[in-house]
Amino acid sequence: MSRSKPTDVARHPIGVVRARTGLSVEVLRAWERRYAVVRPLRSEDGKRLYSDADVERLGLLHRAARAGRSVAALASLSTGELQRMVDEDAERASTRPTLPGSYREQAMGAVRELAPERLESLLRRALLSLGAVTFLEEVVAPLLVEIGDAWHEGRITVAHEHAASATLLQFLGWLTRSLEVPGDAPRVVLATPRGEHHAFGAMMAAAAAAHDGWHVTWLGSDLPAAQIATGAEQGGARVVALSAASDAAGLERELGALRALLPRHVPVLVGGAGAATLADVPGVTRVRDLAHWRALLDPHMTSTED
Amino acid sequence: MSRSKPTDVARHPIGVVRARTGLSVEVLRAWERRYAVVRPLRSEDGKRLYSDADVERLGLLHRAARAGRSVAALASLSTGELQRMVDEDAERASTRPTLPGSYREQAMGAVRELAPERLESLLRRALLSLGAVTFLEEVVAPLLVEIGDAWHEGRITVAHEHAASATLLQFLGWLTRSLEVPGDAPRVVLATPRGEHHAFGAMMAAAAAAHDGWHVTWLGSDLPAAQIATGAEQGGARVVALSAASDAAGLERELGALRALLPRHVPVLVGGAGAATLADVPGVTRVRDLAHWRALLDPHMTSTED
DNA sequence: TTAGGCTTGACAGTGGATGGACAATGACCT
DNA sequence: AGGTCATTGTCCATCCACTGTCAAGCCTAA
Repeated sequence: MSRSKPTDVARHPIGVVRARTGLSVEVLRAWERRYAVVRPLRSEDGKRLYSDADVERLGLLHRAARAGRSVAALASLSTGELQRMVDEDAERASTRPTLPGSYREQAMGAVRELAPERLESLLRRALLSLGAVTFLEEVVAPLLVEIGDAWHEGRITVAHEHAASATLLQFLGWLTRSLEVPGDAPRVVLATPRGEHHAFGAMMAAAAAAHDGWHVTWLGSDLPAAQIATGAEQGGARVVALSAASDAAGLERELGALRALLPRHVPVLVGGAGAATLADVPGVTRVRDLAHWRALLDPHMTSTED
Repeated sequence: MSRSKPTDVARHPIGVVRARTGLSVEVLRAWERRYAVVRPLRSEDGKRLYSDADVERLGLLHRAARAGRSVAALASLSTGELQRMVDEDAERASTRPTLPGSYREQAMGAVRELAPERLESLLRRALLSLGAVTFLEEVVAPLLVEIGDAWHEGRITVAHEHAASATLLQFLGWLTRSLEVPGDAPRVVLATPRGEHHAFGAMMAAAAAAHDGWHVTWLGSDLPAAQIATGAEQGGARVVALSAASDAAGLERELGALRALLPRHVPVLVGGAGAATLADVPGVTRVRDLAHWRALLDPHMTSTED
């Protein structure tokens, strides 16, 4: 779900609505003309201006229409009713064994029973079935959270945790390599800062970046700022990103040092649970989650550097 | 944003701004002239001097403009509002640049240029990105049609066709094996009937079935009905499916023979271009396409065995 | 002299809007 | 089973405002 409240003031031109909903401009106009599904405001010169609520509604209509429902019949429903209907359709379809939630549960079962081969087989199956993005966002990420919780609450031992870690890391590494991209792809350098040994978040970020067409260089865990800076320079990094699972004491200092060592035009990003509780460090951007990470990488793809 | 020391003093000439934002100098000047989007200082001799804040703002404007917003409407917004808007646009974008169509075109290019390694790399990337179902329906299936057309029209040679066939068949076989399922999964037996050497359709069907949780047994191409029936019996098939690309003469007779040899509770399905022009054979169901295939398999997943 | 910068003006391409038309799909009625 | 009709996504044809790019002419520092 979105964390930013839908502001009524935000008004979007039709091109943005197309990008957000996946509906073509012809369909957007046809639906409005024929069924009056939304009533966007108009700018002074007659261009449509959609509110966030409109966009939300159109997205729901799109999903309902794809689920086989008739647009004409849906037009008179309120957005709330639409939401309910779409949820219901999704519920009905999710009895199949091939959905994210099901994979996650089965994978957690494999973790509890200390069955790494089964875990790997499940991961492979989930990846091929769902595609890399859904796999990472709806299977791997929640699975990591669940493993962490289970461990803290004593429902699994450290042996379970280590076995699952090894399998997951290996799998994510394989995925990243399988997504390798052309040599002229933009480059991102990943590491975890000094004091941070957990590489999960970084490996997930690596796979997501590789999927989006980046060349990924993984420097390693527990690295001092100077080494990260050197690696970034030698690697020709356009972006440097760190993952911090725990809120280690010296994290802010390390980030500050790294920021000072890198050229200004190289963004420094930091993600993970440890980053959430972090004080602001000038010139360092916090990454909330995978979607945010991919959004941050996107614009740099086309910035022509020379 | 931080008000740390370097930003207030740093002043950049327009060339640096172009390099950093990717905007041409003409655009930089036009935006300033028309919308007063920034107000750079001027040197004694009239040259523009941009601050880091200006550069930041221009970069955001660039991204927002590319996301489909009009520069005129953006000019009055604060940099902070711009930042939020750009983040949201990028994060909520539903249509990623890597669409099935683009993969299909690139793959067709690899076929034309007789580059099987590149084709395989593209297929792998498309599969991981899209997930198996979309991959099969939107990339592989259209690609096969396109290759067939190109061959008939003489745009590619038989060598191209064979190289592509080999790569595709191998890849689909790998995908099917990678999706292998538990031993107690329901079983489907696949083959092509006597006279039919093209196994494409069958391999696609195999991958789709494996994805949906079926245990797939591939008997082979060009098999007489008796051998298929034997294989089905020994394999414990709950469903038997054939693929017929060409409308071979004896197809109907073969289907009839197979139908007679199998128990009544085992459905016989036949798909492919050859099946479309086929006369009806009692007890044999025609499969239109992949979606139809998956729909037909679904109810048999849970049918009680005996 | 050359290269980069500045200004003004012009121009063509793009995106958006409208209304109408068309073709495929599927439901419904013999 | 076959024909009919409504639904719906897509596609012009035309118009308008916006916007990126280019050209011409001038200026100054290296």
